Amino acid sequence: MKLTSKGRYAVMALVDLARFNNINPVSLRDISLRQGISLDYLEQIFSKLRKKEIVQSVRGTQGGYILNKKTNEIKLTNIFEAVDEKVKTVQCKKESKKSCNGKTVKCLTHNLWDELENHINNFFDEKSLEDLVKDNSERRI
Amino acid sequence: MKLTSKGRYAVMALVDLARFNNINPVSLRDISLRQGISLDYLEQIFSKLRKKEIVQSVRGTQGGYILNKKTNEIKLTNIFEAVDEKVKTVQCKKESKKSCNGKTVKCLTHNLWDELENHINNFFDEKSLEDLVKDNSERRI
DNA sequence: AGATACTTGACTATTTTAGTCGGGTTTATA
DNA sequence: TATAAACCCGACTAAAATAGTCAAGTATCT
Ligand code: FES
Ligand code: FES
Repeated sequence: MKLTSKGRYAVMALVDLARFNNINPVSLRDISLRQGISLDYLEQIFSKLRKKEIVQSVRGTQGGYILNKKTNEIKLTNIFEAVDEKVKTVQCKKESKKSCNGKTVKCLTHNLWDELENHINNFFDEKSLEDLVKDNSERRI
Repeated sequence: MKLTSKGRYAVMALVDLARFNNINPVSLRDISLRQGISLDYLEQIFSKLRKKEIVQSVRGTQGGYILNKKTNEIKLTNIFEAVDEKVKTVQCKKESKKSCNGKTVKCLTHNLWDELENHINNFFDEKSLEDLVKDNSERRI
């Protein structure tokens, strides 16, 4: 089970944004430099974050992005959902009564994977951007 | 975050094995048929499980595999470790003081990913094969 | 006008996954 | 003792996913 860079970067970038969000929009260029994430890749990521209304964009010189919600209202779940980083413990569709391999009954371990998925998602439901910013409150960069 | 088939199959197959483990060794062919997993792939998986002493093999006709430990002594953690299904929330090395992108300080979200990794591993540490067999005790197949 | 910065879509190299394949060796049993 | 069932082992590969890159815009401030 690996967390992808896309998901990791999205959270990293938003924490960075949240910390410098005070008055002015934050440019992706700045985030890119501070966090060492490719600018082009960040653009892809923020395009998705904007579409899900997690951030707002400000175009033109001195532009950038600003948060569209309070930091305590943005959970990891929301971020991951926005960038299509989803927890998948099984191949088969949730709704379908069938199992992965086409049998009519779900596999022996099906409950287990559901539990696991819930377990992980609980973590994401509880953590907010606010928590993450606080964790770094005494950090300079 | 996706669980790979290899990890899922390993657990599935061991639950199957544990249920039919009573007296005789269980052949991979049987597991393959019951669980709908490719025989060749199962062989790879069981080779690893044997090397980590989770199962024992019995060669020749009527051969197969048997569990090498009590079901309550086999945790998901042990299984996943054996087949190299590991939880990885970061790219960077644990020991190294450096961050992923080569900077000298760990990234803003580093603690978070450590927490996440622990959260998931806790789940794997607690679940044993015994638990999984019990979950299916009233099932016929 | 020029620079900065967001916007969009297509493209691609690399890595990982999920197997497959071919050739063994061992052992029970007919 | 021949045969078949089963484990054993290493190499190979097609497909998918990942982690970007690249090109060509558009909007806005100074
Ligand atoms: S994982 Fe698909 S049937 Fe259980
Ligand atoms: S994830 Fe590598 S430095 Fe934090």
